[in-house]
Amino acid sequence: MNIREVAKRAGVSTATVSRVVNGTVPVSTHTERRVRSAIKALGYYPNSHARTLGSGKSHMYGLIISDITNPFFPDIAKGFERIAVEHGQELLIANTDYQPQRMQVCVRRMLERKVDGVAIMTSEMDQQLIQLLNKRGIPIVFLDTGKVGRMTSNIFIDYDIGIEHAIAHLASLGHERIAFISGPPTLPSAQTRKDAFLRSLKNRGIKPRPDYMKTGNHHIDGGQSAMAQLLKMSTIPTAVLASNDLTAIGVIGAIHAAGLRVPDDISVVGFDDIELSQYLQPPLTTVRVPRMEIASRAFTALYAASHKGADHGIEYQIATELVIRQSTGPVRSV
Amino acid sequence: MNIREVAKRAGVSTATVSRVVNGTVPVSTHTERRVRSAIKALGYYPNSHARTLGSGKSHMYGLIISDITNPFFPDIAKGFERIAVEHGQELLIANTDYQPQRMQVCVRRMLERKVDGVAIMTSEMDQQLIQLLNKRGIPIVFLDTGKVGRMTSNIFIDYDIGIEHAIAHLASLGHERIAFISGPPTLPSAQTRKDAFLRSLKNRGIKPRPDYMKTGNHHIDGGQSAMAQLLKMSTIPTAVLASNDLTAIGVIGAIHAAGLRVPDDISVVGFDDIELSQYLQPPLTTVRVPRMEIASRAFTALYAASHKGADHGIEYQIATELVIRQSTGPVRSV
DNA sequence: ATGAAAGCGCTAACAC
DNA sequence: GTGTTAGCGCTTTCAT
Repeated sequence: MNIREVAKRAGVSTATVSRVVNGTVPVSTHTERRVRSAIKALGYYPNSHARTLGSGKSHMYGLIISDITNPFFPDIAKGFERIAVEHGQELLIANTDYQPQRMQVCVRRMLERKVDGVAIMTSEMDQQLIQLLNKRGIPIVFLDTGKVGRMTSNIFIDYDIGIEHAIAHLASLGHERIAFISGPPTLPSAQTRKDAFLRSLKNRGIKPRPDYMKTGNHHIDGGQSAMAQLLKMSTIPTAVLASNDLTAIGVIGAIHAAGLRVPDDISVVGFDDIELSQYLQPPLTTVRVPRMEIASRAFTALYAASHKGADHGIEYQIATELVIRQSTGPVRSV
Repeated sequence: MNIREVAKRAGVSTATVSRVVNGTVPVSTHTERRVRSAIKALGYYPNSHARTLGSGKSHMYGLIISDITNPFFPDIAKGFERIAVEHGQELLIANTDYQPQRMQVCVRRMLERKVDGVAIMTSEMDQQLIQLLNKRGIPIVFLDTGKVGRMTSNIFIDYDIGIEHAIAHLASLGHERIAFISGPPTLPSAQTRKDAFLRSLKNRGIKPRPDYMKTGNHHIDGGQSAMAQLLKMSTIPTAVLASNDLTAIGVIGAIHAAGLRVPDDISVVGFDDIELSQYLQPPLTTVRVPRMEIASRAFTALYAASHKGADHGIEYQIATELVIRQSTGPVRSV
């Protein structure tokens, strides 16, 4: 079942069938009707590989993420896909599993599949690989890596503003002993969050204590063990800011496990605002990173670059905002 | 950059390049070396569309799920992809967003992309669409829909056993007023879980109370509102079994919101055992549905059908098991 | 072991 | 508005 059979049955050329299928060039209503009925009768659908091969456009964007299992990413993927489908594009997802060397496989896959653009939402990025994409003229959009150039855009997330609010919120509740549990040191965005935290503390005249800086892994267990360490200290913090919500969940778990309460004994602030956070016990105060907006901006960047030929990338700014729920409260008077 | 350039540079024919790339037919070590170095020098990588078009095999399996945002699915996707990649295959994911009519789009997409097989893990299934796949000789594997036939396998999840244990567990703690919050009525697997619940109750001589049967939506909010209704009753249940973990999370939220405690006032049992469940407060007692095993079986089914030509599908059995944590406890003596 | 060449199904010039 | 046809990049007989 291919375009030739449809053409034969409709008594037209394959080019005409292609025209009605793609709506590229006007076709007389009469032939159009004939073609459509042939298509229906034969149950014809085009072979996308042949299409891509013939036209050079795959109508597919790639999305490279670290781990589909991290709740942050499915939201992005879903949003991205929805917009893509609305624009007649499709989405190819690839995971790096947080392993830098897998990045190469992912990019290779994108190249082989001839994607029209790729959104890279992981930080396991290699400059050489970017070159590969660039050389092929494939638009790229990064999340948070800062370099904008030919065919490459960037979505800059303003962590500072959200973190600033979080610290202000905590300070207004009387907190001064504020701990921070970072993400994996190798993750630039985690580093950025951490830096923003330190900066914000200083701005407020609070001196950061190195022993209140712990390293997590952006997973629940990392938050748990980091918090467990914190709880062993002689002077435990009265509040902790986690580098993502998963970490915060682990933190809360560890606090509860130690027989303490949130926010009565310790206040906890998360980061990301995954759907779940509002349903935690207590509902999590967190810095929201608007994922739909990220997905939408990422798509726009790619779409613009691959269609309108806007060959110089642009930098998008996305703000973060503090969502106050019930995991934060006034510092307990001693 | 294509196979012809590589061939030219290596001084061989394109056929030979194809042979070394695919390792299909032995090639003299000398030419192989030449070809490989040309490939490296030119940075050549094959165009997968041309490959698919030429060979008829896409080396890609399709996975149709309801919603990538539901934590159940990313686990499946991840597991499936890992195994697929190990076997030199790739994965194409499509969402139905729980809308039956989107199923058609998904299947169409699979057809267009010429997948070598498709795993359908949603229940928005239309017999006609199956025919479409079948007619093209594309292997299918279903989750929980029961029909095994030519080229179509099924993964049967034995919900009964897990639910049976859950009820036994609850009964041993003295519970008799056990409520059930089902999933969407349109979802067969949700229906199956509900039936298993009723059957299990009867086996134990407990008469199911219709007013203890509520309908959720497999999301957190559905669990919340269903539980809220339950809490308005004059005689509230002492335990509730939710049709999935997300529902259970909502249930716990509603219970807490009402100023009651889990498990002191009400015991809660979930279903699925998503990663998060162990970290909830309290950690959730739940019926585990082994997702890795599902992913692995699904892949095996497809791989067998599309490779070894095992053209009759088979039925896989997967057991469920109760994981006892801390959301269940003895019924409070009145 | 290797090469020549015929497809695979479609798109896009180009001609009419 | 429609047909002809030359690719797109690869695989795969069929020869040799």
